[in-house]
Amino acid sequence: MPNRTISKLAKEVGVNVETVRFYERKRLIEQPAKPETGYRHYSDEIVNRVRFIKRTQELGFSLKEIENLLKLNDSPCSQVQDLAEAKLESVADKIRDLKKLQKALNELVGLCHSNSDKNTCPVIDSLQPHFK
Amino acid sequence: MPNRTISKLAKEVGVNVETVRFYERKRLIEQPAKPETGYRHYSDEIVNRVRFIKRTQELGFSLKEIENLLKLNDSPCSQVQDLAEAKLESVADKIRDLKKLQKALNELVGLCHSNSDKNTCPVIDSLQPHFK
DNA sequence: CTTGACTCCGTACCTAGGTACGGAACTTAT
DNA sequence: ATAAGTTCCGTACCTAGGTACGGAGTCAAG
Repeated sequence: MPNRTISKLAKEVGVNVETVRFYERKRLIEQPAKPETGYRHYSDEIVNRVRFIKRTQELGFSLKEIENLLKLNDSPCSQVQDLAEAKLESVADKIRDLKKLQKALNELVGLCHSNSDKNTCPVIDSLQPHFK
Repeated sequence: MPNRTISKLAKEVGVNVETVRFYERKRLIEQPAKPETGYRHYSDEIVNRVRFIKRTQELGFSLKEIENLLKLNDSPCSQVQDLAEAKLESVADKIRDLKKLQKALNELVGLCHSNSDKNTCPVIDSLQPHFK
């Protein structure tokens, strides 16, 4: 009984109605056929898709990348493997970058802890040399 | 002898001249006073600032956040720590999520291998449950 | 002292990812 | 059955982070 209109969908996944429409325009989700009479309604599948998009976006993928991930669905396994493996690589890259960031931030905090002069914290100076 | 005009600066730090001007407009760096005659020239300090901006941007900070970091220079360590620690938390979150995605993608590839139906490969379905 | 390269400055334009608006059609509550 | 609330749809607008353009001034080489 998916009597789920666009605003119900939006509320359910926590996005703006306009965002849903934006995704439809971008063809990230398919716009449900309009019934002879009344409003469109949205399936569970679309709920999942939108959730997937938001989720994956948080993970640092652009909408364009997400579009490709989504295209993997419904395509032959051989193609899926290639793309999935490319994706895996970029995921690994991202993890590596974030770990670097973690380290840099930790060092920054560390500098703060060992700073005898509690009144000034030369962020630029301290960050700069590490990055040569 | 800083006879460093804007294009020298840009080349030195590897950004577009227009980007430098953009940062000036955004007041992320101070525009050097214009000499009575001739072109502006840019100090080492500005070189450092621009480097800092690019570097910190790579670490996932927005220009607005960087502006705050820059303002924090010369301010108590405690404030710097807060910012850095907040960022650390969100970084840790992201790493955790990406690892989940990694796992999901790996499983996906695994599914492909053992898929008897070579024609479809349900990415979203397989990815979704992991994110509940 | 002219030519070519660079600066200065304002303004326009670009991509990404949305958000807002407004009128017409449709639905729901009263 | 009428008012209030939604949907539909196109189009306009918004922020972030730049990039490009064009005319006028300046500088450096020949």
